[in-house]
This record gives sequence, structure tokens and C-alpha cells, in this order.
Amino acid sequence: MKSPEQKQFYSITELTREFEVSTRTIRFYEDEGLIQPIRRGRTRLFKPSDRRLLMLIMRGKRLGFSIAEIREIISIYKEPPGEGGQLKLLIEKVTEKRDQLLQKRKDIDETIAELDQVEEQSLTRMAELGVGR
Amino acid sequence: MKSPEQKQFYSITELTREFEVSTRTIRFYEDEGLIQPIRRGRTRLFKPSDRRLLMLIMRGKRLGFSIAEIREIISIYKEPPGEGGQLKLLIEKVTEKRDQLLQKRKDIDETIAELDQVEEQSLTRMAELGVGR
DNA sequence: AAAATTATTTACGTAAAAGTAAAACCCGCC
DNA sequence: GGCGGGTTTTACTTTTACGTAAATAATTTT
Repeated sequence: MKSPEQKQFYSITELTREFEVSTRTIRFYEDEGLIQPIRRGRTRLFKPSDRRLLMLIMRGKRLGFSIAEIREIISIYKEPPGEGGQLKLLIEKVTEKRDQLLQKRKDIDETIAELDQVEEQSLTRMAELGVGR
Repeated sequence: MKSPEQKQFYSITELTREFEVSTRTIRFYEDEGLIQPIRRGRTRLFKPSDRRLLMLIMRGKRLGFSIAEIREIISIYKEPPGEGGQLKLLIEKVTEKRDQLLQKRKDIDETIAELDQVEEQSLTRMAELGVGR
């Protein structure tokens, strides 16, 4: 079986709709070297791999990573199988990014726990005041 | 027993050291209304509650929240016990923020999983090339 | 073919979150 | 009693991540 439907190319507006960003934003990411769409004439054509990179970028943005940091993460994925010394370096980079992410997850869990407390207290208070109001 | 040592007041430089930010940054947060240190003469004095707010702010920054969003989160904690309608609204706010955080956690877990894969492949590759190199 | 739409390039603009610099103030102290 | 440290205010500057607008070109629609 083949994959359900692999599109050859995406237009810039298709992607702006999918990711809810402007064309300016996508071109900006190209300027920043995060994606490299090919051209037909002057028009950009985005491959599935560009689309995947955009998903990565958006995820990074949601996590509060800067463009520079997102570039680093992407470069980790792109690194070729490589030899010896490079691999050790790569693993160090991975470890560093993972540590950052673990810190963020800790922050999230703490914040969620606090929000849960607020909610619980609110619910208790509402019950005291006579429910359904 | 009392708490191990509750300081009455912190100076601005004490806090810049603890949180590794500049005085400019702390004053900026005051301008933004996130903290309200009291004054002795013109000098700012920060209470433990201000310090706790700063911890909250830093945590929010690590998670990529903007000042405006951090302000919202703080306002959730500050909301007084309140009555009826306010409480329902508060719970809605809590739910919204929590959803944002859960999305972020999902993003984090995905990214960590991908990084784990990169690491695993690297380790395998290193083993192939003859270990300790 | 004219008109409308869609995409590109170039360039200036902007909001957020501070950085930086200058000038003045207060404070203890040797 | 001047001096070095820390603090404050004011104001200008910078960086990041785009927004916006104008002019041009290519494509599609009528």
C-alpha cells in the first residue's frame, strides 16, 4: 500500500491556510534559512519536507523558542549520520536541548498544579454559595 | 516552629542576582504592573511576595508566555474568593490556560521523543564505528 | 484582450522586551 | 568632606519577528 496521498507540492497560500500564518512569515523563514522551497519561474513550490519543517517551526514557536533556537533544533535533525567526533558533539546538542525541554515540562507541571488548586477552591466556594448559580 | 528564615525585604540587586536579570528588567516589570515594590525614600524594597511573583514571571518567560499572558496568569492567582458569576468566569480562565499548557506539554513530549531517536541512532552508529572513539 | 487575482521583491514600519547611557541622588565611612 | 557603591529617573537604542505598502510580474478569469 502507498501512503494515503502524498502531494508533490504545496503553494504558499495553501501553507498559510494550514498553519495560519501570513505569506510574509513563510518568506521570512525562508530568508532565515529554515526552509528552501524550489522555484518554478519566480514562484515558490513547497515540498512535503518543507511542510514538515514548517510543522517543526510552529511547534518550536508554541514552546517559546526563538528562530535561532529553532534553527539549532532543525540542524540537529538534519545532521548526517556522520563520523566519530561529530557524533559525540551531536549527542551533546541533543542532551542540551532535551534538558531545556525537561525544564519547560517541569515549569508546565507546576503551573498546571497551581491552576488545579485555584479551580478546586473555586468549585468548593461555589458549592458553599449554593451550586448551579 | 517558624519558617526557616523569612526575609523582610530584598534589594533590587539581590533579586537581579537570584534571577539573573538586570535592574532594568525588574523595573520594567514594575512599570508593567506585575510587581509593586514599596519605597523607602526613592529606593525600592521588595517583599517576599514580590519575590514569589518574580519566580512566577521567570517561569512564564521560560515557557514563552508574553508579559500580557503572564499578567493574565498572575491575575488568576490574585482573584479574590469572589462570588457567583465571577467564579464561573475564573474557572473558564483556568481552563483556557491549562489547555494552553497541555498543548505545550504535548509539543514537548513529541520533541523529546524525536531527540531520543536522534540520540539512539547516533549511539548505534558510534557502536558500529567502534565504540569509545 | 482587458480585468482581476495571485505571487514576488523591496523597503520602510512597528510592537515587545529589554539594553545602554547620562545625570543626579543618597549613604556610610576613612 | 570627598569618594566609591548602589539606586533612581529619563531617554534614546537595539533586537526579534514579523506587518504593511508599493510596484512589478505572471496567471487566471471573464
